[in-house]
Amino acid sequence: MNKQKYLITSALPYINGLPHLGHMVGCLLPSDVYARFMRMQGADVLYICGTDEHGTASEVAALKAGVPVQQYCDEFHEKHKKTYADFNLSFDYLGRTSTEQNKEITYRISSKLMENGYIEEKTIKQIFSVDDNQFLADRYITGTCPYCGYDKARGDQCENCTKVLDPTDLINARSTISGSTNLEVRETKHLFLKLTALQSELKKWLETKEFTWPEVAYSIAQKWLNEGLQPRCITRDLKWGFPVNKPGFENKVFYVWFDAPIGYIGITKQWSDEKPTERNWEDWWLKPDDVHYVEFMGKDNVPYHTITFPATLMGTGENWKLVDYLKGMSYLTFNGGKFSKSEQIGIFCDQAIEEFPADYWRYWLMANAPESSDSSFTFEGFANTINKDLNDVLGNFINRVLKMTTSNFGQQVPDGGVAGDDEEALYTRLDELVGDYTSYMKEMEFRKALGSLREIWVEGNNYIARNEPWKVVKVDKDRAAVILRTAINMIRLFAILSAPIMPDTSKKMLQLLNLPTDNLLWVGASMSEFLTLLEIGHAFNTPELLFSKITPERVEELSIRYKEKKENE
RNA sequence: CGCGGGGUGGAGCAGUCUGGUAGCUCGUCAGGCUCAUAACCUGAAGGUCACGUGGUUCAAAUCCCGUCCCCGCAACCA
Repeated sequence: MNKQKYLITSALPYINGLPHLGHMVGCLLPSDVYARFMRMQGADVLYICGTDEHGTASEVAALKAGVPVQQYCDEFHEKHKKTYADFNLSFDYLGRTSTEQNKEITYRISSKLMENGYIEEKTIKQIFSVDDNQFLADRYITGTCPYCGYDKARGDQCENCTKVLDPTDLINARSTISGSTNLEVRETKHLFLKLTALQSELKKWLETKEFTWPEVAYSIAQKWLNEGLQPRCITRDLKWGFPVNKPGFENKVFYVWFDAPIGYIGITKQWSDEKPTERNWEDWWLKPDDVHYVEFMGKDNVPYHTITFPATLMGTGENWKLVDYLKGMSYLTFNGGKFSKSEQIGIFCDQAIEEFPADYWRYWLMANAPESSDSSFTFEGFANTINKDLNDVLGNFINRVLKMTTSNFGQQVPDGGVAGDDEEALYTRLDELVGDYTSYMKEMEFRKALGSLREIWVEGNNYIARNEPWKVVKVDKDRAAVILRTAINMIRLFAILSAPIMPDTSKKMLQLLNLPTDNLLWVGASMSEFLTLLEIGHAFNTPELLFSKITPERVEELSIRYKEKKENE
């Protein structure tokens, strides 16, 4: 029997600067947790991510940094890679959208769309900056708002009075890139994807997702359909991107949002090309019935993944794999406001990892994931959760059990006695809780899943408190052996259940118990079997503290330090 | 009347689709325990579920209507 194939993708982080905790919780981390969980379930998982590199934003960033855009992307790709490794993200492949592979797939898809009549040409008017020698996107034009007088209004919208603007409305319009006011309106020809022609097919497909997708994902998609789709421009007057493969358009490139989602496929091909004899990207993308495809993204990405990308694939007439389940996440806010890459507000992933171990962040972010609505980050809340859940409940349980065992029975799984009624009750309760936790993980209900995980830990402390082994050991050593033996087995249980969320901590726990740490499998057996697996006399190591508390002083210091904007990169 | 999401004890959230005595975690207070990282366990206080003392109903946090507030998006920003 072949294992079920699971294709898992995280929205591709934009290359410009490093991601912040909002990006981490919005797509990168939940996709990693799910990928790890599914691997432990025995599924054949392919987990794909990469950097999204094309477009004006990276051109501008490179210009500011004073390096060629290719070099800028090369450097930042490596920085992204390091950060994700620091967070223990277990991508099977972290690729890029600017590769030959992605170009090949992009051309294949765009050619098909042209052949099938889903592409049309239109001439539009756009602002051209003479000094920059390029067309400017509306948001790269700054000027004074004609309505409120705000002098930094953007060509698409005034951030001060929120009025939607046309760049020609601006007074003293200038290029955001160079500051030049030498702007003129020019005509330019572009390609548009005829979404209108694909509307009914899209609608039919989306309707099948109504009761399975998260509210935030389905409602956003539905909103776009209900408003009626319009042709969407898929080319740009830029240099950095894939040149359009159509005569007369050689000086233009595909729009970043056209080739970015195609990047999932291009990156899969990058992965496949590294070991062509063992891997075949087509098995994952062109055999829809063999694969279950799950996408993770923040809500801002939803329209592109529910409307434009599926429409793009449908329009080819080929049998591309479309997303089966879309996990759309809301936003994490920072002290009530929003994280901002452009404003450098919030905590960025490279900073986060310098402050605390990855598992602290991973646990907190998943326990507070913005699933049904936005959720907010504060250092106070962060410290509360880490101190209570990880340090006091989980960490202390492991420490008290191993120390008590060591002082009474030596550093090994104690011998003596047999499980009794209280153990039976524990098995029953844990079977139930582990079942809940597993279901929530399968359903990607992460907050609820972590609630169950925490309950499981608490159940460990409960069992100890109820049975008072420190008293029992003085009168009935066999009984104490049973209690502690069961508790040590629970540490193994906790390690396995925590592995998708906190891989480092899980590994440490298993190492404490002298158990293998690779290729872990999920709990299959019932607790009556699972909690009696460790052999009598199996040696464990001297316990070390897995977590340490975050002091109020530290919280205050961090709150002050991160209130200010980040100085530079 | 642009669109979507949200407004539930001090904080963070679940419950709303499928009406039926308001639930979880943290915090607070009290008690227990003393093996363990002053950790663990138990119990209690605290909410008329944004507002209209609106409509439907035997019954509304839940359905309907109206208003206010917060967050995000608004198709040339990733």
